[in-house]
Amino acid sequence: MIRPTNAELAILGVLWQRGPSTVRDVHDALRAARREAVGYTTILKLLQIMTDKRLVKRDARARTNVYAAAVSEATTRRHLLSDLVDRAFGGSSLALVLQALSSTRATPAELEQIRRLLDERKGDSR
Amino acid sequence: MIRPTNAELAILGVLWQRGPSTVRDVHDALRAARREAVGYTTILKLLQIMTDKRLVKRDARARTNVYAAAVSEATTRRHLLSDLVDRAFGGSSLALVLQALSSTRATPAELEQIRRLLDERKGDSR
DNA sequence: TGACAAGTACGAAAGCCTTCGTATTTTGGC
DNA sequence: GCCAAAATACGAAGGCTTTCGTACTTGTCA
Repeated sequence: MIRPTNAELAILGVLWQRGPSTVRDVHDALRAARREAVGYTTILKLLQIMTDKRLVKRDARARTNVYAAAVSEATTRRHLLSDLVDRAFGGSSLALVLQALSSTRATPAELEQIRRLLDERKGDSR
Repeated sequence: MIRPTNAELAILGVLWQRGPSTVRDVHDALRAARREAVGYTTILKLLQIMTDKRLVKRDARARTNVYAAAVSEATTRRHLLSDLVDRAFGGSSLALVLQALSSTRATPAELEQIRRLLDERKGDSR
């Protein structure tokens, strides 16, 4: 099961965006993006834990290790979404979609984008 | 911020479905619905904690207290959803909706339901 | 009225997440 | 070859969630 915690998601976010990165890369990226930064060794520790959990892969050939996401963004999002569906929407994806749609701020262009996706899926029960 | 934990959500689920309930009611309902049950005092403790957090309201007039959800299902779902949007979808509700739509198993009738909702919101940027 | 059943209160333990400090290792340059 | 700088390893603390045992309270009814 792929269900990264909050801090793990933040790190994965960096890896998805930057590609394979060192601890320092991740640390710097997060410091740039956040109000208050977290210690260098915190990032290191998290990456070690994430390596154990197989959320990232570590390339230790060089002295300075390079970490890469081992799970894709899309897959992770899918898992988190399905987890939420189970926990809070009685297992109904439809309920989640409807709720999301009705409380989201969408521009006409975005609504159109959704409509196109619906069209593609017309009559397809995948 | 309304962000019930897992166990809390399970209890809220019972309260939303049954209405105001005693500890025993909740305990029985969960035992019926679950593979393996949790102790009576666990439910009691959780309800006490949830009372502190203002997730439920306690009516202590009778000897046997009656608990009622203090947050609505829709509101809770909205909060959880927006939390997930922030944590995993870069703040984009649209991304979440698209992801949910593309990985959900929807029947044509359900797709139609979504389409109707879209029609209602046409040109409305709420 | 007194004992028992049912309810409530509360402390504590186990497990996870996040954080960091400290110790150890490595390496590049002088 | 040696040292300082940078990196890694590791333990541990604090906080939160979930669980439960035990102690205390209260009402009922024989």
